[in-house]
Amino acid sequence: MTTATDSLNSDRSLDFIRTAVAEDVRNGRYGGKVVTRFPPEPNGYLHIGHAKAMCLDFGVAEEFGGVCNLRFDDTNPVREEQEYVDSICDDIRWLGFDWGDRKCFASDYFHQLYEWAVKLIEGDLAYVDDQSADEIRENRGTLTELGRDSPHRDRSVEENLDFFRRMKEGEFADGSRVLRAKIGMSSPNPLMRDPVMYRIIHASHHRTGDEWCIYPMYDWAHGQSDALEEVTHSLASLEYENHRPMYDWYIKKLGIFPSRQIEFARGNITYTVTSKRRLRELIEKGYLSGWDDPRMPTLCGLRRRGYTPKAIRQFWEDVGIAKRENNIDIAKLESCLRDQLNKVAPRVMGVINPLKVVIENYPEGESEELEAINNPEDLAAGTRQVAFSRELFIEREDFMEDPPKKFFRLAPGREVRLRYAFFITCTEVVKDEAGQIVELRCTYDPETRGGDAPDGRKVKATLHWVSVAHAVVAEVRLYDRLFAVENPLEIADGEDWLDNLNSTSLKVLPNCYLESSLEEARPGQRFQFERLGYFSVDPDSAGGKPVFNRTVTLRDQWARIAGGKQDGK
RNA sequence: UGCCCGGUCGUUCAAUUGGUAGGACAACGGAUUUUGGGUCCGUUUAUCGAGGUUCGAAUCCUCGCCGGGCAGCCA
Repeated sequence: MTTATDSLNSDRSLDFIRTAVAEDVRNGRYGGKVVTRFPPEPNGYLHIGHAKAMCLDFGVAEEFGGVCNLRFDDTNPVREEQEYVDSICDDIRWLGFDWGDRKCFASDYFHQLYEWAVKLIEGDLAYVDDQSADEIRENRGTLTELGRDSPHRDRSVEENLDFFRRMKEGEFADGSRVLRAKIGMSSPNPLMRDPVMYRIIHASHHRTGDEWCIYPMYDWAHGQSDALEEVTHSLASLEYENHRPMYDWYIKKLGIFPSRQIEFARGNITYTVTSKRRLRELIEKGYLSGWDDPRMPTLCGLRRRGYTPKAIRQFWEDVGIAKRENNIDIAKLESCLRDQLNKVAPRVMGVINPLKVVIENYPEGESEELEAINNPEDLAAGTRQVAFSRELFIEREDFMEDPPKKFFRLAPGREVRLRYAFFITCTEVVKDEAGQIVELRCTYDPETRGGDAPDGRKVKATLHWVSVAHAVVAEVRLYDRLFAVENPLEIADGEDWLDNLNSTSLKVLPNCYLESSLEEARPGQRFQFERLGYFSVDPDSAGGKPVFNRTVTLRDQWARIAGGKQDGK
């Protein structure tokens, strides 16, 4: 029996793509089967935008009991490399998707593609064009003028067959000839004006080596690859909408498996750019350290930053699928991240901007262990011991000599709680000659051990702290949004998009003090530094000194009250 | 002045296919709290415009307006 809430929960409406797929399944189109594909080009690293496509491609397949093929569109040997194939596989696995034994390559289909091209030629549906690239462009027409026929358009089938064979044999120079589909030069859609199917490129391919010197265009390879793999639903981004009539033309003329392409809008995110060209520029000009710089929107960058695969998938699931242009608030991504990290990240104390505190009534040379909860959101995570002693570090921002009304952390004469430890009261502020605060003298109340006062008195703040003698020294890298504006590519005349970079997207703090339990932290591990944010251990932590990357801050109401501009708005 | 696609809270996605415009994020208030975290409760804000069809329109029709894509031998 279903209750009202059950049906409410299960009634989450399907997006337009899942609706279409569900309908096809119900109507028995493709015999009720669902096969999708994720088709990256191995010429760069995957980024968060690709994750959206993966969530869709793999997600739809799984939800409808089908499969999703991983297919590399490796039709351009001059841009593609094996290295990218490997990194792409790593990133997909990291995100948690599985292509089983269906790792496919468009290059696997080069022979079949060649045969199909011959078949089109034989049917007088394709021809070899001797025009130069410039001439072809010239004759293609414009958005408002129709194209003109190539002078070679009416070659005989025999001549076309002969030229095409000789193209393949390597008789002709790069760019001297192409094979074109004979669709018609007067279509209002310029993509349909006798599209190029093959071009001559004397270059070795990362998989087929020097076997070929003619390579299929993406538009000629992609739909046919779908057909060969019997992909039922080929989910593409909006810019391929105008290509669909061409794909359908090939399917019809060849009489092959009729995959159905459905287009959706890619997801843009505020304060970020995902174009490979721009990302490469950031690296080449030295703004970023590489493709896995923790500020990169690449999956390897996000991974190094400390993002979890689950958070990324949750994000795209929440955002949904539609066809309109969009620019998703990066705060949504951060919200998904915090939501997950909050549940799984062990809590720990670390002081990143230290201010020394001396507990005057605590005996010198002594220390004790206090019990701390590892994760209040998950009591099964247990507890740990933290060392307390006479000399401590607290966060410099947690003390104000002359506090405003809403500041309820430590101040002269004020009592606060040290988390899991004691109440302390500030008795004296020690300054250097320059007037800088260098140390606080405090007293503690031994009765408040653990953090509660037997007499029931309250404090307004709880501070994190680290015992000086027991601290682990670490480097902490504070990352923030890469760009200072929502739309980095939106620039006024004379401005450069690089001017939109956030100049404080990285602050390195070489000497931070962390509780001793962090001594054994391993690269990739994630923690919540209480009251500061989520941090993960960077692979640079090799040399004995741990390095932590700030993944994301905690939500911070005080920053807002204090007029902090931490979110750039 | 070509063709294709799209326009719903600040953002993003919904609306049982013509029947009270809803969720999430953001923002703002309150409660609780040994993280100014978290949790809970509440509040504010939207159908691009003009006509038409209809008892009734975000949804259908017409005409506008605005945004995006397309003139690589890139994908």
